[in-house]
Amino acid sequence: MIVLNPTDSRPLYEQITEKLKELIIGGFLREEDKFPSVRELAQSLAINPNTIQKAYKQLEGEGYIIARPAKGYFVKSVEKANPERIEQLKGQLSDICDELHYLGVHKQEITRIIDSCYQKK
Amino acid sequence: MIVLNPTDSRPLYEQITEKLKELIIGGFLREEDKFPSVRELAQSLAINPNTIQKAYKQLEGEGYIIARPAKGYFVKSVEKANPERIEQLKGQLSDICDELHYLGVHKQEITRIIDSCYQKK
Amino acid sequence: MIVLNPTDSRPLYEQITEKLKELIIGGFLREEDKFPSVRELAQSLAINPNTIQKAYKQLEGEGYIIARPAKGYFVKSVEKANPERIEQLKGQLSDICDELHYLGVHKQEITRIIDSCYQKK
Amino acid sequence: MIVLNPTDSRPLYEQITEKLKELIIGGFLREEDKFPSVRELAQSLAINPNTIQKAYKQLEGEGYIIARPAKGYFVKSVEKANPERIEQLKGQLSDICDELHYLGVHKQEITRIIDSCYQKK
DNA sequence: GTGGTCTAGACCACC
DNA sequence: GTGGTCTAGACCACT
Repeated sequence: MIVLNPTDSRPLYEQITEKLKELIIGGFLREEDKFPSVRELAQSLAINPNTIQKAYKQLEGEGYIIARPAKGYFVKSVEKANPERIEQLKGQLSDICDELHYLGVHKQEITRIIDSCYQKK
Repeated sequence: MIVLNPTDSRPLYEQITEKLKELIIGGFLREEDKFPSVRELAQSLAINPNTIQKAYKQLEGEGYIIARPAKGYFVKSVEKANPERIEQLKGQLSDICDELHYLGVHKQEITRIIDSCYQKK
Repeated sequence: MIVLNPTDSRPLYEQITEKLKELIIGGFLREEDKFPSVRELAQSLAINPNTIQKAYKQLEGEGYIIARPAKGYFVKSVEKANPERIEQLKGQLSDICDELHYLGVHKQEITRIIDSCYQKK
Repeated sequence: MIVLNPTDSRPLYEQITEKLKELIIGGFLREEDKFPSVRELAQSLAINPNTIQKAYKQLEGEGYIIARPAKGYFVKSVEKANPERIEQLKGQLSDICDELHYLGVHKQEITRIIDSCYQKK
């Protein structure tokens, strides 16, 4: 399910967060799907449960999953996703665009990238 | 001129880098304009000169400014900027778009943000 | 392993960078080999850890090694090295050749040096 | 005769050294040609005489010019040039070749650069 | 007075 | 234990 790259320079919990988010965004995990338990995933990846816990907490903070005590973590409905996360992303988008604009990249090239994102599925 | 947030999780030097870059991108500092000296800015922000030095060095590495020993730091010509930086930004842009797409944000709203960036000046 | 020359005009961190790079280029340290930790090398050279940190960061910037926090510094794959470094070296090569040419050194002698470099391994 | 670039990041004396060396290597100043006096050149470049003095001393150290007290600085005969300089350059050449070799650059590309140097004049 | 280097020693995040 | 950040204060080269 998840393959960690021990040669990556990023912390483990961040790699896990990213991989799990990709699974959700890519549609491989849908609304209400259950995540493996912290202990289970920790064992299958042969790492410390604390690291998994941290990854799950981060995803929960960004509004992608929800913890149901004594049941586990579940994919949250997109509609109920964290609205702050959208605003955060929009801000980042704006900053990146400003910088690309300053660096002389044409608007046409930006829209080309966006088009390719929105044609993926 | 610059306001630091000591409760921010990002390191001080990175906050400074970001703020200074905004000044350049926003056009408030133009080519060949001089930056405050390392000691001067350190004093006005009440932090250690080494931290300013590190922030300036990062901006220099990204191709935005240049150090002239015994003279100061100056805004670099855009043409001489680091080309790798552009590729890095394009990758980030693509990731953000994917996530916004998943979160149900319409392409129309993305292009609106981009348009506003490219109309600023 | 490394011998520093405190009377050298070049900064300590640069001498260290050079020596370590020679170890990589010479094939004594191969891909994924671990470097001594910042503190360890600092102690064995009897200098400040910050100076080692700076040397390692420079090597990382040139694409020769990679930092993995909480793990250490490791030799990077050659393929992922910094392409700008090659252009920089070519320019230096050209300058040196011009000067050797003026000083009356024959092309034959230059090619002899190059041959010996390319026969090392 | 010489144009200084105040926007260059290198110290002035080094720019001057380089420019003068280029004039010698390029054949514009030949054996026994006299250099402008320290004061004269300092005035024409509108900089401190100490800076010129430092540049001349460096060229003298590398064996390109010779000081004749009360007469001035003169271009030295190539045959009498500093033999240590040649060895120094050969060492640098060897180091650069080793690094280019490690980075995967083919010998053919190196010899191409050398050929172009030796065809200049 | 400017940037560049270096030291000594501290605290934090990650594993 | 590892690397990463930050402070306080020092000295040097260059203009």
